[in-house]
Order: sequence, then structure tokens, then C-alpha cells
Amino acid sequence: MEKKSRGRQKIAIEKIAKKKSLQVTFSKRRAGLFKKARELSTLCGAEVAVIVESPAGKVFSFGNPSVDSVIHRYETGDFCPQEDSRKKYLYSMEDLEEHKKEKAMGKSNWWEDLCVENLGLEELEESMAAMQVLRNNLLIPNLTLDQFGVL
Amino acid sequence: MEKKSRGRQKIAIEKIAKKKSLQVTFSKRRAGLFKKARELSTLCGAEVAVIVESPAGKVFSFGNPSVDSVIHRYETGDFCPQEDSRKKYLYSMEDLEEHKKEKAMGKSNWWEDLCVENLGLEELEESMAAMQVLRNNLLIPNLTLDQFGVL
DNA sequence: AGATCTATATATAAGTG
DNA sequence: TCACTTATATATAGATC
Repeated sequence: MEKKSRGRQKIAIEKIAKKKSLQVTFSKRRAGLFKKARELSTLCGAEVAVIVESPAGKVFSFGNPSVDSVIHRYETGDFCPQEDSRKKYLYSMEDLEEHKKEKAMGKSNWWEDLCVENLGLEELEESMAAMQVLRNNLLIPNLTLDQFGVL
Repeated sequence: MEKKSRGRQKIAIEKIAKKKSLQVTFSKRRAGLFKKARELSTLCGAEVAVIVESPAGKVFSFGNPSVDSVIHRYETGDFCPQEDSRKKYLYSMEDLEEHKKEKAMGKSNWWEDLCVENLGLEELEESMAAMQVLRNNLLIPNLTLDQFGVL
């Protein structure tokens, strides 16, 4: 009889080349890591903090009892407070409301939707994709978001 | 024949009552958690920090590239350009191969095509659309192509 | 992007030295 | 507490939807 899958394959612990595989693996293993962290803290009554930043720059965290409390314990001596904690956000709630209205009036088009919708957590990746378009199309070798001082 | 051990036993995820078991489990699982964290950062090029405080109050940590840098990112949302992991996130040769295959199978979509394939001069208008995406997403009021010295 | 499935790789509970 | 063993529980790569 046919095997339905080859099952879990062994992989080398080195950077995954294929972007799609990397994305999938990142999601699965991030979930796995957080689960292990939660189990450790529950089983052993240990304080645990885990912070992960995706290749796309999204930050995920887990903490028991909280990330901050664990960090405070970790930090010894003086901690330099950030000199610049200006909030850097993209669309405001008002922007989203406005877009909803316009959409309801049948005024939207594909790229506006791409720009405005689903931007809660995904905007960074979308923006990077747009950046990649720019970079590829216009042959700007090392264009990055931070050149605009907005990130 | 006799089994030499009952093997790994299922346990409930709740505080371990026996002090000795708790100690042993803590050591093993702490090592396992750090290993998973290291694998995640290697496989995906992700920045990861893990801090664990044992019930006895001893602090262990793992960080890539360092606990401090990840904490800084977590607390401020800022990042230093030299350790901007997003720059690592470009298309690899494997991605291009994958894209070719998918396109041959009729699986492609406009966005991937736009991102991955080389675009001719006639797609400049689409680049302008991408520019609009950038401008809208990032609230950069007056971003224009000539700022990059390419037009 | 996320859920689900299969088969297999890996982690680990319990025991021993 | 560390190192090793065994048998089993769990995580997950790859594929599909």
C-alpha cells in the first residue's frame, strides 16, 4: 500500500534557504518553544521569559509571571532607559475607520486594500514586500526602511 | 523477555510534587528549551532570548545575538541597523527555483511575480503602485523615486 | 496564513551507575 | 548532580486543503 507521506524528515540545523519553508518552520517552532517554556514554568514553578523576533521583525514574547518581571531579575545593575521611545505606528484607528467608510461606498481598489487592510500585525511583512519590489524593480541595492527614519 | 524500563511516562502539566523529580525535570527541560531556542534562531535567522530562573533563584539565559539586544528591541521597539535581521530576508536561489516551479504549475500570483521576477521598464507604473503602498503604509508624506537618485 | 494529516525525528520520564 | 539506557510521548517536516 501507498505511504501517504514520508513523515518528518531530518533537517540540518542551518539557515533554511527557502523562504516559504522558513516561514512555516518559524511559526511551528515558535509555537513549540513557547509551549515548552510554559510547561517548564508550570512543571517546575520556574520564572521564564522568551522573546522572539521573526526575520520580518515581528516580536513575540512569553513570560511567567511576566516578561518584565523576569527581565528585571535578569538585569543587574544600571539599565539605560531608552533615549527614544517615540511610538512608531502606521495607520491610526481614524485611518482605518475612514477606509472602511470609503470601502462601503464602493470606492476601494486593490492596492488601497493591500495598503490599509489587515495591517494589524502583518504590515511589516507587507511593507518589506513592497520594499523588495522597489529594490528589485529599481535596482536599489541596499534600500531599507530605516533609511526613512520611521522604524 | 523482561522490559528494562517502562520508557517515558506521560505526566500532567502541573507542578511536580516530588522535589527530586522537579530538580531533574528542571535541568533536562531547561537544556531542552535552550536547545530549541538555539535551533530556532539558527534555522530561521531569528533573534531569540530566553531567561529562566530556577525555583531556587538561579538565573540561566540564552540569547542570539545576545540577551541584551533582544531585550532592548522588546522594550523599545527600536533596532540598531547593524543588527537588523530584516536585511537577512532576501530571496535565495532556492526561492527563485521554487518560484519557477510554481509558476510552471500554474500556481503563481501577481504579488509573488511582482516581487520575484525581474521587471522591465514598462512595469514602472507598477513600481509607482508599490511606492504608493510604501507611502501609505509608512506615512512618509513626500516619498518620491528621485530621492534615491535613480530617476 | 492557518488547520490537518502522516510518518518519522527528537525529547524526555524513569531507572541505573 | 551528571552520564547513560530504554521505551515511549511529543514535536515537527512535508504535503494537502
